[in-house]
Amino acid sequence: MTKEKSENTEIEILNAAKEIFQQKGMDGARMQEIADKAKINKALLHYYYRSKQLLFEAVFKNAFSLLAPQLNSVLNDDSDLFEKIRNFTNSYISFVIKHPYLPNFVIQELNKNPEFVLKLREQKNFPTIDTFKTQVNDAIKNGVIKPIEAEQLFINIISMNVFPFIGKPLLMALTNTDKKEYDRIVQKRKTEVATFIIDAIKI
Amino acid sequence: MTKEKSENTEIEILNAAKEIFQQKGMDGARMQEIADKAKINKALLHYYYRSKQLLFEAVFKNAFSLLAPQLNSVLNDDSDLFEKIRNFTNSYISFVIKHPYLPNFVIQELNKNPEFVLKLREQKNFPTIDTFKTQVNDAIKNGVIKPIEAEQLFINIISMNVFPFIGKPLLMALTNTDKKEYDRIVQKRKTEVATFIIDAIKI
DNA sequence: ATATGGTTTAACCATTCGGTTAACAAATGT
DNA sequence: ACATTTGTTAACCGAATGGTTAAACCATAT
Repeated sequence: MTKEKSENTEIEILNAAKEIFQQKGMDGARMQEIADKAKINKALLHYYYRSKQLLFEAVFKNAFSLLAPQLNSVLNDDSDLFEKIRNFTNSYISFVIKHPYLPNFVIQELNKNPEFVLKLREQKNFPTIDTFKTQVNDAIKNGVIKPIEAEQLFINIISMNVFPFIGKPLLMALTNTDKKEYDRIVQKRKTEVATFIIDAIKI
Repeated sequence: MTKEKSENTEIEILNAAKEIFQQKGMDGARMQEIADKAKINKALLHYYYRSKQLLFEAVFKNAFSLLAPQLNSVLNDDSDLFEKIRNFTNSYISFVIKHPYLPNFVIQELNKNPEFVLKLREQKNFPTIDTFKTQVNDAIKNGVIKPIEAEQLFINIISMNVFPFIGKPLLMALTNTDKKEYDRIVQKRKTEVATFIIDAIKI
Protein backbone atom coordinates (compact mmCIF):
# COMPACT_ATOMS: atom_id res chain seq x y z
CA MET A 1 0.00 0.00 0.00
CA THR A 2 1.43 3.30 -1.09
CA LYS A 3 -0.10 5.29 1.69
CA GLU A 4 1.32 3.14 4.44
CA LYS A 5 4.77 3.14 2.95
CA SER A 6 4.87 6.88 2.37
CA GLU A 7 3.38 7.63 5.76
CA ASN A 8 5.98 5.39 7.29
CA THR A 9 8.94 7.16 5.75
CA GLU A 10 7.41 10.53 6.52
CA ILE A 11 7.14 9.59 10.17
CA GLU A 12 10.58 8.04 10.24
CA ILE A 13 12.02 11.21 8.83
CA LEU A 14 10.26 13.19 11.53
CA ASN A 15 11.55 10.87 14.24
CA ALA A 16 15.08 10.99 12.94
CA ALA A 17 14.88 14.76 12.57
CA LYS A 18 13.50 15.04 16.09
CA GLU A 19 16.48 13.24 17.57
CA ILE A 20 19.08 15.15 15.62
CA PHE A 21 17.50 18.58 15.99
CA GLN A 22 16.85 18.14 19.69
CA GLN A 23 20.41 17.09 20.36
CA LYS A 24 22.23 19.47 18.03
CA GLY A 25 19.85 22.35 17.45
CA MET A 26 18.91 23.88 14.12
CA ASP A 27 22.45 25.08 13.32
CA GLY A 28 24.27 21.98 14.48
CA ALA A 29 22.01 19.53 12.66
CA ARG A 30 22.98 18.20 9.23
CA MET A 31 20.46 17.06 6.64
CA GLN A 32 22.74 14.17 5.71
CA GLU A 33 22.84 12.99 9.30
CA ILE A 34 19.06 13.04 9.52
CA ALA A 35 18.82 11.10 6.27
CA ASP A 36 21.29 8.53 7.55
CA LYS A 37 19.39 8.08 10.79
CA ALA A 38 16.14 7.66 8.85
CA LYS A 39 17.94 5.28 6.48
CA ILE A 40 16.87 7.11 3.35
CA ASN A 41 18.39 9.23 0.64
CA LYS A 42 18.93 12.87 1.44
CA ALA A 43 16.77 13.98 -1.49
CA LEU A 44 13.78 12.34 0.16
CA LEU A 45 14.00 14.81 3.01
CA HIS A 46 13.38 17.56 0.52
CA TYR A 47 10.68 15.55 -1.19
CA TYR A 48 8.63 15.38 2.02
CA TYR A 49 9.68 18.59 3.74
CA ARG A 50 10.85 21.09 1.18
CA SER A 51 13.67 22.60 3.19
CA LYS A 52 15.67 22.26 6.38
CA GLN A 53 13.72 25.17 7.80
CA LEU A 54 10.35 23.53 7.20
CA LEU A 55 11.51 20.18 8.55
CA PHE A 56 12.76 21.97 11.62
CA GLU A 57 9.47 23.75 12.10
CA ALA A 58 7.59 20.47 11.83
CA VAL A 59 9.79 19.03 14.57
CA PHE A 60 9.46 22.14 16.68
CA LYS A 61 5.67 22.29 16.51
CA ASN A 62 5.48 18.61 17.25
CA ALA A 63 7.70 19.03 20.29
CA PHE A 64 5.69 21.93 21.59
CA SER A 65 2.44 20.04 21.13
CA LEU A 66 3.81 17.48 23.59
CA LEU A 67 4.87 20.13 26.05
CA ALA A 68 1.70 22.21 25.95
CA PRO A 69 -0.61 19.73 27.73
CA GLN A 70 1.92 19.51 30.54
CA LEU A 71 1.83 23.22 31.06
CA ASN A 72 -1.93 23.32 30.68
CA SER A 73 -2.22 20.94 33.60
CA VAL A 74 -1.04 23.75 35.85
CA LEU A 75 -2.85 26.50 34.11
CA ASN A 76 -6.22 25.21 33.02
CA ASP A 77 -7.09 22.21 35.10
CA ASP A 78 -9.74 22.91 37.73
CA SER A 79 -8.49 20.92 40.71
CA ASP A 80 -7.55 22.48 44.03
CA LEU A 81 -4.51 24.78 43.89
CA PHE A 82 -2.28 22.79 46.24
CA GLU A 83 -3.30 19.52 44.64
CA LYS A 84 -2.58 20.97 41.24
CA ILE A 85 0.91 22.01 42.25
CA ARG A 86 1.55 18.53 43.63
CA ASN A 87 0.24 16.85 40.47
CA PHE A 88 2.21 19.09 38.19
CA THR A 89 5.62 18.66 39.78
CA ASN A 90 5.11 14.94 39.90
CA SER A 91 3.86 14.49 36.34
CA TYR A 92 6.14 17.05 34.75
CA ILE A 93 9.27 15.44 36.10
CA SER A 94 8.07 12.05 34.87
CA PHE A 95 7.40 13.62 31.49
CA VAL A 96 10.86 15.10 31.13
CA ILE A 97 12.53 11.88 32.14
CA LYS A 98 10.75 10.36 29.14
CA HIS A 99 11.71 13.27 26.83
CA PRO A 100 15.01 14.56 28.18
CA TYR A 101 15.99 16.87 25.32
CA LEU A 102 12.57 18.33 24.67
CA PRO A 103 12.20 21.32 27.03
CA ASN A 104 15.73 22.47 26.45
CA PHE A 105 15.20 22.25 22.71
CA VAL A 106 12.03 24.32 22.79
CA ILE A 107 13.50 26.96 25.07
CA GLN A 108 16.76 27.18 23.23
CA GLU A 109 15.29 27.65 19.78
CA LEU A 110 12.76 30.08 21.19
CA ASN A 111 15.65 32.14 22.51
CA LYS A 112 17.45 32.15 19.19
CA ASN A 113 14.22 32.95 17.41
CA PRO A 114 11.75 34.74 19.70
CA GLU A 115 9.31 35.43 16.86
CA PHE A 116 8.57 31.69 16.80
CA VAL A 117 6.28 32.37 19.71
CA LEU A 118 3.83 33.97 17.32
CA LYS A 119 3.53 30.73 15.39
CA LEU A 120 2.94 28.80 18.59
CA ARG A 121 0.25 31.17 19.80
CA GLU A 122 -1.86 30.22 16.79
CA GLN A 123 -2.02 26.60 17.91
CA LYS A 124 -5.26 25.60 19.57
CA ASN A 125 -3.92 24.21 22.79
CA PHE A 126 -1.59 27.10 23.56
CA PRO A 127 -1.70 27.56 27.33
CA THR A 128 -2.92 30.79 28.86
CA ILE A 129 -2.60 31.89 32.45
CA ASP A 130 -6.09 33.32 33.04
CA THR A 131 -7.69 30.42 34.89
CA PHE A 132 -4.64 30.01 37.11
CA LYS A 133 -4.63 33.73 37.85
CA THR A 134 -8.24 33.66 39.03
CA GLN A 135 -7.55 30.61 41.16
CA VAL A 136 -4.56 32.22 42.86
CA ASN A 137 -6.40 35.46 43.52
CA ASP A 138 -9.35 33.54 44.99
CA ALA A 139 -7.02 31.60 47.27
CA ILE A 140 -5.53 34.89 48.46
CA LYS A 141 -8.97 36.39 49.05
CA ASN A 142 -10.04 33.31 51.00
CA GLY A 143 -6.97 33.50 53.20
CA VAL A 144 -5.60 30.19 51.99
CA ILE A 145 -2.29 31.61 50.73
CA LYS A 146 -0.23 34.72 51.24
CA PRO A 147 -0.52 37.53 48.70
CA ILE A 148 1.56 36.84 45.61
CA GLU A 149 1.23 37.73 41.94
CA ALA A 150 0.02 34.72 39.99
CA GLU A 151 2.75 35.34 37.41
CA GLN A 152 5.47 35.20 40.05
CA LEU A 153 4.11 31.99 41.51
CA PHE A 154 3.80 30.50 38.04
CA ILE A 155 7.37 31.42 37.17
CA ASN A 156 8.58 29.88 40.42
CA ILE A 157 6.75 26.64 39.76
CA ILE A 158 8.00 26.33 36.21
CA SER A 159 11.54 27.34 37.13
CA MET A 160 11.99 24.76 39.86
CA ASN A 161 10.58 22.02 37.67
CA VAL A 162 12.22 22.83 34.36
CA PHE A 163 15.64 24.19 35.28
CA PRO A 164 17.07 21.10 36.96
CA PHE A 165 16.96 19.41 33.54
CA ILE A 166 18.17 22.33 31.48
CA GLY A 167 20.98 23.12 33.87
CA LYS A 168 21.83 19.50 34.59
CA PRO A 169 25.51 19.53 33.59
CA LEU A 170 26.15 22.78 35.46
CA LEU A 171 24.18 21.73 38.52
CA MET A 172 25.88 18.35 38.62
CA ALA A 173 29.24 20.09 38.67
CA LEU A 174 28.23 22.66 41.27
CA THR A 175 26.61 20.17 43.63
CA ASN A 176 29.43 17.75 42.95
CA THR A 177 27.16 14.81 42.20
CA ASP A 178 27.45 12.00 39.67
CA LYS A 179 24.65 10.85 37.37
CA LYS A 180 23.24 8.34 39.80
CA GLU A 181 23.16 10.76 42.69
CA TYR A 182 21.74 13.55 40.55
CA ASP A 183 18.97 11.29 39.31
CA ARG A 184 18.13 10.44 42.90
CA ILE A 185 17.90 14.13 43.73
CA VAL A 186 15.65 14.77 40.74
CA GLN A 187 13.40 11.85 41.63
CA LYS A 188 13.04 13.19 45.13
CA ARG A 189 11.99 16.52 43.69
CA LYS A 190 8.78 14.94 42.40
CA THR A 191 7.36 15.53 45.88
CA GLU A 192 9.87 17.91 47.50
CA VAL A 193 9.30 20.78 45.10
CA ALA A 194 5.56 20.81 45.70
CA THR A 195 6.10 20.80 49.45
CA PHE A 196 8.60 23.62 49.12
CA ILE A 197 6.19 25.76 47.11
CA ILE A 198 3.22 25.10 49.32
CA ASP A 199 5.26 25.90 52.43
CA ALA A 200 6.25 29.16 50.81
CA ILE A 201 2.72 30.36 50.09
CA LYS A 202 0.39 28.76 52.64
CA ILE A 203 -0.68 30.90 55.56
CA MET B 1 53.58 50.80 20.64
CA THR B 2 53.37 47.33 19.19
CA LYS B 3 52.21 45.66 22.37
CA GLU B 4 49.31 47.99 22.89
CA LYS B 5 48.11 47.60 19.35
CA SER B 6 48.29 43.84 19.35
CA GLU B 7 46.71 43.57 22.77
CA ASN B 8 43.96 45.82 21.57
CA THR B 9 43.04 43.71 18.58
CA GLU B 10 43.29 40.56 20.63
CA ILE B 11 40.77 41.96 23.08
CA GLU B 12 38.55 43.33 20.36
CA ILE B 13 38.47 39.94 18.75
CA LEU B 14 37.48 38.43 22.07
CA ASN B 15 34.74 40.98 22.57
CA ALA B 16 33.37 40.51 19.07
CA ALA B 17 33.56 36.75 19.45
CA LYS B 18 31.80 36.98 22.80
CA GLU B 19 28.84 38.79 21.30
CA ILE B 20 28.49 36.53 18.30
CA PHE B 21 29.04 33.26 20.15
CA GLN B 22 26.72 34.18 22.98
CA GLN B 23 23.94 35.13 20.62
CA LYS B 24 24.33 32.37 18.03
CA GLY B 25 26.17 29.57 19.79
CA MET B 26 29.20 27.70 18.53
CA ASP B 27 27.42 26.23 15.50
CA GLY B 28 25.53 29.34 14.49
CA ALA B 29 28.53 31.67 14.72
CA ARG B 30 30.53 32.52 11.60
CA MET B 31 34.20 33.45 11.69
CA GLN B 32 33.60 36.08 9.02
CA GLU B 33 30.90 37.68 11.13
CA ILE B 34 33.21 37.86 14.12
CA ALA B 35 35.94 39.38 11.95
CA ASP B 36 33.50 41.97 10.61
CA LYS B 37 32.34 42.91 14.09
CA ALA B 38 35.95 43.26 15.23
CA LYS B 39 36.67 45.21 12.03
CA ILE B 40 39.62 43.06 11.05
CA ASN B 41 40.56 40.55 8.41
CA LYS B 42 39.38 37.01 8.97
CA ALA B 43 42.92 35.65 8.83
CA LEU B 44 43.75 37.64 11.94
CA LEU B 45 41.31 35.54 13.92
CA HIS B 46 43.44 32.53 13.12
CA TYR B 47 46.61 34.44 13.80
CA TYR B 48 45.55 35.15 17.40
CA TYR B 49 43.37 32.12 18.13
CA ARG B 50 44.38 29.25 15.90
CA SER B 51 40.93 27.86 15.24
CA LYS B 52 37.24 28.49 15.76
CA GLN B 53 37.28 25.90 18.51
CA LEU B 54 40.05 27.63 20.45
CA LEU B 55 38.46 31.04 20.03
CA PHE B 56 35.25 29.58 21.31
CA GLU B 57 36.93 28.07 24.32
CA ALA B 58 38.55 31.39 25.16
CA VAL B 59 35.14 33.05 25.09
CA PHE B 60 33.58 30.26 27.10
CA LYS B 61 36.17 30.27 29.87
CA ASN B 62 35.98 34.03 30.03
CA ALA B 63 32.20 33.89 30.36
CA PHE B 64 32.35 31.32 33.10
CA SER B 65 34.94 33.30 35.00
CA LEU B 66 32.37 36.09 35.21
CA LEU B 67 29.64 33.74 36.34
CA ALA B 68 31.64 31.86 38.95
CA PRO B 69 31.95 34.68 41.50
CA GLN B 70 28.19 35.13 41.36
CA LEU B 71 27.63 31.51 42.27
CA ASN B 72 30.36 31.61 44.87
CA SER B 73 28.47 34.36 46.65
CA VAL B 74 25.82 31.79 47.55
CA LEU B 75 28.16 29.00 48.20
CA ASN B 76 31.26 30.32 49.87
CA ASP B 77 30.44 33.62 51.48
CA ASP B 78 30.12 33.44 55.25
CA SER B 79 27.18 35.74 55.93
CA ASP B 80 23.95 34.59 57.57
CA LEU B 81 21.93 32.11 55.48
CA PHE B 82 18.82 34.25 55.04
CA GLU B 83 20.90 37.33 54.36
CA LYS B 84 22.92 35.40 51.84
CA ILE B 85 19.81 34.29 49.97
CA ARG B 86 18.59 37.88 49.90
CA ASN B 87 21.92 39.19 48.65
CA PHE B 88 22.23 36.56 45.99
CA THR B 89 18.83 36.98 44.38
CA ASN B 90 19.29 40.72 44.34
CA SER B 91 22.82 40.75 42.96
CA TYR B 92 22.40 37.87 40.55
CA ILE B 93 19.43 39.46 38.84
CA SER B 94 21.38 42.72 38.50
CA PHE B 95 24.26 40.75 37.07
CA VAL B 96 22.19 39.04 34.40
CA ILE B 97 20.54 42.26 33.37
CA LYS B 98 24.07 43.46 32.59
CA HIS B 99 25.01 40.21 30.78
CA PRO B 100 21.76 38.95 29.33
CA TYR B 101 23.13 36.21 27.07
CA LEU B 102 25.75 34.87 29.42
CA PRO B 103 24.04 32.27 31.60
CA ASN B 104 22.10 30.84 28.71
CA PHE B 105 25.28 30.59 26.68
CA VAL B 106 27.15 28.73 29.39
CA ILE B 107 24.32 26.34 30.09
CA GLN B 108 23.56 25.69 26.46
CA GLU B 109 27.10 24.87 25.44
CA LEU B 110 27.54 22.79 28.54
CA ASN B 111 24.53 20.75 27.49
CA LYS B 112 25.86 20.21 24.00
CA ASN B 113 29.26 19.38 25.41
CA PRO B 114 29.05 18.05 28.97
CA GLU B 115 32.74 17.14 29.09
CA PHE B 116 33.47 20.88 29.11
CA VAL B 117 32.73 20.72 32.81
CA LEU B 118 36.04 18.97 33.33
CA LYS B 119 37.90 21.95 31.89
CA LEU B 120 35.97 24.31 34.15
CA ARG B 121 36.66 22.29 37.27
CA GLU B 122 40.37 22.95 36.79
CA GLN B 123 39.86 26.70 37.17
CA LYS B 124 40.77 28.08 40.56
CA ASN B 125 37.55 29.83 41.44
CA PHE B 126 35.29 26.93 40.55
CA PRO B 127 32.47 26.97 43.11
CA THR B 128 31.89 24.06 45.45
CA ILE B 129 28.91 23.42 47.65
CA ASP B 130 30.64 22.31 50.86
CA THR B 131 30.47 25.52 52.89
CA PHE B 132 26.84 26.03 51.94
CA LYS B 133 26.04 22.45 52.91
CA THR B 134 27.50 22.91 56.38
CA GLN B 135 25.64 26.15 56.82
CA VAL B 136 22.30 24.60 55.85
CA ASN B 137 22.80 21.61 58.11
CA ASP B 138 23.72 23.88 61.02
CA ALA B 139 20.60 25.96 60.46
CA ILE B 140 18.54 22.78 60.55
CA LYS B 141 20.24 21.59 63.73
CA ASN B 142 19.65 24.97 65.37
CA GLY B 143 15.98 24.88 64.49
CA VAL B 144 16.21 27.89 62.22
CA ILE B 145 14.92 26.13 59.10
CA LYS B 146 12.97 22.99 58.28
CA PRO B 147 14.92 19.88 57.26
CA ILE B 148 15.95 20.03 53.62
CA GLU B 149 18.87 18.67 51.64
CA ALA B 150 21.34 21.46 50.89
CA GLU B 151 21.46 20.34 47.27
CA GLN B 152 17.71 20.66 46.87
CA LEU B 153 17.70 24.11 48.40
CA PHE B 154 20.61 25.16 46.23
CA ILE B 155 18.90 23.90 43.07
CA ASN B 156 15.74 25.78 44.05
CA ILE B 157 17.63 29.02 44.57
CA ILE B 158 19.52 28.77 41.31
CA SER B 159 16.45 27.67 39.37
CA MET B 160 14.26 30.56 40.44
CA ASN B 161 17.00 33.06 39.73
CA VAL B 162 18.37 31.72 36.47
CA PHE B 163 15.39 30.29 34.66
CA PRO B 164 13.37 33.49 34.25
CA PHE B 165 16.12 34.70 31.94
CA ILE B 166 16.71 31.48 30.07
CA GLY B 167 13.02 30.83 29.59
CA LYS B 168 12.14 34.45 28.93
CA PRO B 169 10.49 34.08 25.50
CA LEU B 170 8.48 31.07 26.66
CA LEU B 171 7.50 32.63 29.97
CA MET B 172 6.52 35.87 28.29
CA ALA B 173 4.20 33.97 26.01
CA LEU B 174 2.72 31.83 28.79
CA THR B 175 2.14 34.70 31.19
CA ASN B 176 0.96 36.85 28.29
CA THR B 177 3.21 39.78 29.15
CA ASP B 178 5.10 42.22 26.92
CA LYS B 179 8.74 43.22 27.43
CA LYS B 180 7.97 46.11 29.72
CA GLU B 181 5.68 44.11 31.96
CA TYR B 182 8.06 41.15 32.02
CA ASP B 183 10.94 43.39 33.02
CA ARG B 184 8.83 44.76 35.83
CA ILE B 185 8.13 41.23 37.03
CA VAL B 186 11.82 40.33 36.92
CA GLN B 187 12.80 43.49 38.79
CA LYS B 188 10.28 42.65 41.47
CA ARG B 189 11.85 39.23 41.79
CA LYS B 190 15.01 40.83 43.18
CA THR B 191 13.28 40.78 46.56
CA GLU B 192 10.27 38.50 46.02
CA VAL B 193 12.27 35.36 45.29
CA ALA B 194 14.25 35.63 48.50
CA THR B 195 11.07 36.12 50.51
CA PHE B 196 9.51 33.13 48.78
CA ILE B 197 12.47 30.90 49.58
CA ILE B 198 12.78 32.03 53.18
CA ASP B 199 9.05 31.53 53.73
CA ALA B 200 9.43 28.02 52.37
CA ILE B 201 12.19 26.97 54.73
CA LYS B 202 11.89 29.02 57.91
CA ILE B 203 10.23 27.38 60.89
C1' DA C 1 68.94 53.54 5.78
C1' DT C 2 68.24 49.09 6.61
C1' DA C 3 67.37 44.74 8.59
C1' DT C 4 64.14 42.48 11.76
C1' DG C 5 60.17 41.16 14.04
C1' DG C 6 55.51 41.06 14.73
C1' DT C 7 51.01 42.48 12.55
C1' DT C 8 47.58 42.75 8.81
C1' DT C 9 45.57 41.88 4.42
C1' DA C 10 43.85 39.97 -0.22
C1' DA C 11 43.53 36.04 -2.54
C1' DC C 12 43.07 31.42 -2.48
C1' DC C 13 41.87 26.37 -1.23
C1' DA C 14 39.45 22.18 0.09
C1' DT C 15 35.53 20.72 2.09
C1' DT C 16 30.93 20.79 3.62
C1' DC C 17 26.28 21.72 3.09
C1' DG C 18 21.53 22.59 1.56
C1' DG C 19 19.27 21.86 -2.32
C1' DT C 20 18.28 20.21 -7.39
C1' DT C 21 17.95 17.14 -11.35
C1' DA C 22 17.03 13.41 -14.02
C1' DA C 23 16.40 8.90 -14.26
C1' DC C 24 14.58 4.72 -12.17
C1' DA C 25 11.17 1.83 -9.40
C1' DA C 26 6.91 0.71 -7.65
C1' DA C 27 2.26 1.22 -7.07
C1' DT C 28 -2.40 2.60 -8.91
C1' DG C 29 -5.97 3.51 -12.18
C1' DT C 30 -8.11 2.41 -16.54
C1' DA D 1 -1.50 -4.58 -20.75
C1' DC D 2 -0.42 0.11 -20.41
C1' DA D 3 -0.25 4.86 -18.90
C1' DT D 4 0.05 7.78 -14.97
C1' DT D 5 1.17 9.07 -10.59
C1' DT D 6 3.99 8.54 -6.42
C1' DG D 7 8.24 7.24 -4.09
C1' DT D 8 13.30 6.75 -4.17
C1' DT D 9 18.00 7.18 -5.56
C1' DA D 10 22.73 8.59 -7.44
C1' DA D 11 24.95 12.22 -9.15
C1' DC D 12 25.56 16.81 -9.32
C1' DC D 13 25.71 22.14 -8.25
C1' DG D 14 26.68 26.55 -6.34
C1' DA D 15 27.34 28.95 -2.25
C1' DA D 16 29.23 29.25 2.19
C1' DT D 17 32.70 28.14 5.46
C1' DG D 18 36.96 27.28 8.22
C1' DG D 19 41.38 27.64 7.32
C1' DT D 20 46.02 28.75 4.68
C1' DT D 21 49.49 31.36 2.13
C1' DA D 22 52.37 34.76 0.57
C1' DA D 23 53.03 39.24 0.28
C1' DA D 24 52.67 43.91 2.28
C1' DC D 25 52.92 46.95 6.27
C1' DC D 26 54.92 49.11 10.10
C1' DA D 27 57.24 49.97 14.39
C1' DT D 28 61.58 49.37 16.48
C1' DA D 29 66.59 48.16 16.98
C1' DT D 30 71.08 48.44 14.87
